[in-house]
Amino acid sequence: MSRYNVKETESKWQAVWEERHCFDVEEDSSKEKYYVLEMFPYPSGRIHMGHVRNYTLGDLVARFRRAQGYNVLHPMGWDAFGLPAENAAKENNVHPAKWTHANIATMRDQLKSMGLSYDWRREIATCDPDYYKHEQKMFLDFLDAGLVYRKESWVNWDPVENTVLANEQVIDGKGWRSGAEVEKRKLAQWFLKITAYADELLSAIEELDRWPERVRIMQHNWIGRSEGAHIAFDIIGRDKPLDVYTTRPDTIFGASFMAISANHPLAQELAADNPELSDFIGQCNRMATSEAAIETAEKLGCDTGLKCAHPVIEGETLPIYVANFVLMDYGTGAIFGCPAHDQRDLDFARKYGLPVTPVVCPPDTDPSTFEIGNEAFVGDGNIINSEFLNGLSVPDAKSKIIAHFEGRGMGEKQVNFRLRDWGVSRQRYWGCPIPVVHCDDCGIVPVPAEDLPVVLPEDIDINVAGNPLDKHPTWKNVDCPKCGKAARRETDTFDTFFESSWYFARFCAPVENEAFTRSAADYWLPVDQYIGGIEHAVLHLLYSRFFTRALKECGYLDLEEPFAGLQTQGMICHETYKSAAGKWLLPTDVSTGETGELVDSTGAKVTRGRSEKMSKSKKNVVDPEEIIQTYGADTARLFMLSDSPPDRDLDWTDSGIEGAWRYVNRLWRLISEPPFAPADKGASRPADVAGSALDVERMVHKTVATVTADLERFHFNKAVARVRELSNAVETLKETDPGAAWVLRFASETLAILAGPLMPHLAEEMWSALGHDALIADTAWPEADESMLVEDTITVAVQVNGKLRGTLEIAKDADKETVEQSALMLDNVQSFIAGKEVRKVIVVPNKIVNVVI
RNA sequence: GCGGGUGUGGCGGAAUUGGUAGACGCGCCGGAUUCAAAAUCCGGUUUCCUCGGAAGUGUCGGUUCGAGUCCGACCACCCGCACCA
Repeated sequence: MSRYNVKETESKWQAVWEERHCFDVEEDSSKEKYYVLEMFPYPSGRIHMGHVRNYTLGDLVARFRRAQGYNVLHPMGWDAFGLPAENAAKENNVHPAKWTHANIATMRDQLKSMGLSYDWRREIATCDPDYYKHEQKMFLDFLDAGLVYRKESWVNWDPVENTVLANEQVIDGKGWRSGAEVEKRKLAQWFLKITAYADELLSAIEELDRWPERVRIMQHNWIGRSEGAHIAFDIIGRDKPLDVYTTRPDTIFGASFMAISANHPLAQELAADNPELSDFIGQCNRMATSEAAIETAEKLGCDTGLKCAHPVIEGETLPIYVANFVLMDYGTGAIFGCPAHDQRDLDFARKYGLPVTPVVCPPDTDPSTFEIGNEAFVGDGNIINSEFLNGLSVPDAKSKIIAHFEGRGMGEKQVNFRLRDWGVSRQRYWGCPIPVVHCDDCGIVPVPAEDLPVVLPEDIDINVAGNPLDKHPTWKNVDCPKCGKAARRETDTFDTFFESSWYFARFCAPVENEAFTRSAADYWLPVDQYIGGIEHAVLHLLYSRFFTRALKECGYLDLEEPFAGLQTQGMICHETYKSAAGKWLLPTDVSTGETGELVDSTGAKVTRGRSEKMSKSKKNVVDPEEIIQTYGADTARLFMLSDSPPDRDLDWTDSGIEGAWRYVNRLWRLISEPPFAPADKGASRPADVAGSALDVERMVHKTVATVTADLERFHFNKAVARVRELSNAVETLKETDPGAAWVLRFASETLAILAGPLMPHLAEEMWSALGHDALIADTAWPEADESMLVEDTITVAVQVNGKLRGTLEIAKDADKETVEQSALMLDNVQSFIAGKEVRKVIVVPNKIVNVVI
């Protein structure tokens, strides 16, 4: 029995594809284009299973669309700037650039061993000055277009390392390396005006009909358009009012306090001569900056002693607190608290003994007995305890109270967005330098276009406290481009989302002097199918959508939406293992002992944990390279595509990969050792095809039709199942049935073509073994013969009172009476209806008969 | 906390518009082949059962001739929350 020589075969076909430049593409206006893009990887060192899944999905689409006759662009590159390179630099004393390039080299080899159909000529690395110089130019153009501004913003500050920490570097409020209590600090930073496009980014979601609904909902919620009111509250004893944004002006009669952010200018001002308040603000500034941390922290406040006049209740006042749950970045950084109808306000009021007055009464509830317990009522209802608003619904009350305030000049209707402007400044070395100069006389001066790129210095000490660029002895010293006096470079670098916001355009034409050529971008964009992780559902995708619009405004492109189709993929999971000592163990260190239980290399018992997302920290990882070495890329691909649909999590199991491996061999055997001799290549269909041969021939057509539909709809697991069914059926072919030899060849060739996008190396090998000189990669996708799909008899289910009691083989489209009569004649049906009155018979043509008694 | 998602045999998952629940695979059981094993092939495999059936798609309730699918309430787990990418 010949076993499939996977290593030899796979490298052979990879070499052939490369020699023949199969996947190099150019613009060709005579062909319909199709741009397939997988989210490019961060070069972290080695590829992981998530990459294998992502790139398998993309490669399948690319090869499938190519076979369908599209001009397919399928590129690959590296999202090469980022924090891990700096961490590696500190830990291993290796330069971030060197580390990154070494990783790219390793990962490129690994990807090539997967046989992916990329046009490698278009490869890019974002840390390359040839890449980032273009985005420096874009930034300057955005600056000209008024899409960039500078403002103070809060960051996590590690007082020991003198550096800004990412949220992931803050653990329980402490710096991950220093262990020092993290503070918030204000820094002047660069922002992109994504909010200028808030309305458009929101409304255009409607048209993204090939995006997953959940991603659209997430983006919708992220932008968070709300309609509410801006209200000015008079502060007693002060001239300047306190401005508040609220989405619930209807609850104004239930207000019992005011709350402002610790970062609100008023709080800052009052803290100057109020030590207690100053302490409290300090405490707020030690809280983590993430929204999750703020929302889940205990609601705390500090009374400022100031009071506002209640805007609608004469003579009543509202105490002003500084509170830790009020965000300076949302609305005006100040709220009025209505505890009865907002959970956070209620928690706060209960803690500080503030009044809780319900002003919205739930439907069908008696207002006189309605009380608020520990849960705020946030639903619709009738307004109560609110003078001129009483009896109105929530929406009606909103309109009326806004009109009331507008009439008195105290407030107005306002639309607000949750979306904040995009802060792009990072105090890090391994990123794209922001191309501006700070001059004492001229202020901020853009670096002239002809002086770009501003290149990162190579001689850098990554171990200094603070921003390495800022601490570099010479790099930042530069003459002001405007006045020529000594000035300083901006030492912040871009957020790495900056690079990934336009790389899809760069792939269209990675030329020297431009970000991309306009004609290439016009031809290839938008990306027809984008594929990547759900974790990018909001930020990366939203930034790219914004960036595309900004590029359009600056004349780079004529496009709003970069990604016409989006497919998100689930995570790869694996069982976890723990030793008796409670340490995580690699799957490769765990085996089954003699008694059938799991043991480690020393024979000690191992505890099996549930399947979780593969992660280095839990060691539940399987190295793709080992899998590809052992079983080959096709087997790894097949496993990735079988069973789980792309958007669901996938459990990696040894038995699963073994099963895929068995199928690869089985399919190969079907060709290399056919059950009997197939007809000659190119033989025409004999007139007489019957018995098992006819059944299989029909099935080939049916499989082509369903697999094509499944691949178009990303139902890859179903496509694999259909292909398996066909190969199972081929094994039932009887040599003696008329036309069997011809059907065997027809089915074998079709299997090879259908396997093309799934297992490309094996498909080529099958095709070659079937006597073909051309490549599967250059072979057109088959079309099913409609006439072969029509069945003449149908199985109809027969139910009595909704329970299955039998089935009926009957001519397709038989008339209702015939079907009904035949169904009632069934023995089992007869026995169930015996002695009872048939009240009704429901006949659904070609589907079901339900007898109701 | 807010937002999003998922839940079907021992396991991963199938099931156009409400119409035969469990396709395909994994695992397991039995058999063939083999000196033996591996590999391979064939058959079986939701559960219970008095072998006629009965129950069954996270839980509870509803709509319907008929619900995995539609509606309401709930439970569990997972993901995101703006400096990880």
